[in-house]
Amino acid sequence: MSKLVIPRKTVYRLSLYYRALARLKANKVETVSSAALAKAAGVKPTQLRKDLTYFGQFGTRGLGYNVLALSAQLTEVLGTTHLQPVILVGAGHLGSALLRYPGFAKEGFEVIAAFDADATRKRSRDLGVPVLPMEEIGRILSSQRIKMAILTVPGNVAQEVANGLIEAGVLAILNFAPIILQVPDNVVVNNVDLAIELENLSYFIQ
Amino acid sequence: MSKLVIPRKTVYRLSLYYRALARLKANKVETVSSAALAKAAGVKPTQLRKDLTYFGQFGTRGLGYNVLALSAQLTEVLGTTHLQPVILVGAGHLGSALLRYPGFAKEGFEVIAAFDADATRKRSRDLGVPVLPMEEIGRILSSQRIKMAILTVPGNVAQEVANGLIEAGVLAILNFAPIILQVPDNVVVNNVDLAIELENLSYFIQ
DNA sequence: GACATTTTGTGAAAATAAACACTGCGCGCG
DNA sequence: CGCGCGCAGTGTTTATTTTCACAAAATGTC
Repeated sequence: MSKLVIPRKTVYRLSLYYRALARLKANKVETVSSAALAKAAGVKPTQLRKDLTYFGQFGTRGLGYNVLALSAQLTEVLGTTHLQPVILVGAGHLGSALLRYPGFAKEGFEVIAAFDADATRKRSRDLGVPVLPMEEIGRILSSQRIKMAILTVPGNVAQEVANGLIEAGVLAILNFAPIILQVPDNVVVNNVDLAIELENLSYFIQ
Repeated sequence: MSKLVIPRKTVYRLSLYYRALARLKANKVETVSSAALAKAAGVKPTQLRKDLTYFGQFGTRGLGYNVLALSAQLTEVLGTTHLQPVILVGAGHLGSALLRYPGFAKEGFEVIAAFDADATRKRSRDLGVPVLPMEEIGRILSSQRIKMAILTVPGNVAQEVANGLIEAGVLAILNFAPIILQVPDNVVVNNVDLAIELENLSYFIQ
């Protein structure tokens, strides 16, 4: 199954569908039409159907989609069937908050360790995972086959830290630093830039 | 100047350019070529040039762009010339972390108040702004002409809270709840869904 | 002051993404 | 048991976005 043919945007929307399905599941809904699911995901029904055909046919004409079955298929495609270990680098305000954010675990990600330039800094609460000094990154990563990292360090050191992560074998980075990381082709980066999101909003309400 | 003709994606990239320019400014760089600026923003040079032509001509052929002038132009277009007041709703882990995040103020946004269902909850530190009960939202908003809100409440109440915000006059919402908000056409929503970003990354490293 | 060099600006082409329009399957009702 | 309705699947069209290719402009050099 060559997944290279699925457009990036489609993959992103699959996650939205998956989320919406999870809510339907929680409400014991058994089947859902493309129209209803599309609305919950904020897209057009035709787009939803097109997205799904990239990897198979799952609906029943005249009836809709079986919530459980489709949800399972999406899990399969998205590769979230098993728990994915992640590390977090930069345990400042934002990093600490993310460590306590329950959403990651709920979606199948386990933050197994955090790293910080000042690992001994007094933190207001227990963060649930050990906070280790940066120097330990290489050792932990090589011993555990971690492929993903959440980067919440200040912008001025982000590139440098990212370089270290990549050298240690990290293949995917969720970057919160307000800077575009320069990385090799085999490394994937998703940027979350809160100030830019606000700025973007402000443009559209002028 | 009809700004409706500028594509949404272009507007988003303008913010990236603006960021990159800010760094150049800090380094006392006076001019920059489209190639260099594009690299810093993670786009192709032709795209950068095309983006800029949507609202004017700012470069000097053979030389490049004047960092200060272009930066000022972008500020103008993006509407971030003056401080924009914002409220934050949901002062849990994530919300509290965002209140202490210095990036907003740096980009011209001032969080003037926070709201929470449990305004008296003991919080580990002073958050820099008052945390008020939800019921106060209407009063504060009507007295201060706030148009933007950051929404960091749990998913199961997000839609309801958003409805209240919209009724109180909010026109733009930065939504961190893992749900697609249903809003009227005149309201803009940007979603930041951390779990989805991770999920998306994990797909591309399979 | 002409010429080589650099780099922007932009119409045209290509690629990508979204929407439409229609086919036909399957369920349920009569 | 067959007929009609509802809704998924999909080839085609349209719209949007990105990239290309090249002309035009400014700079600096000799």
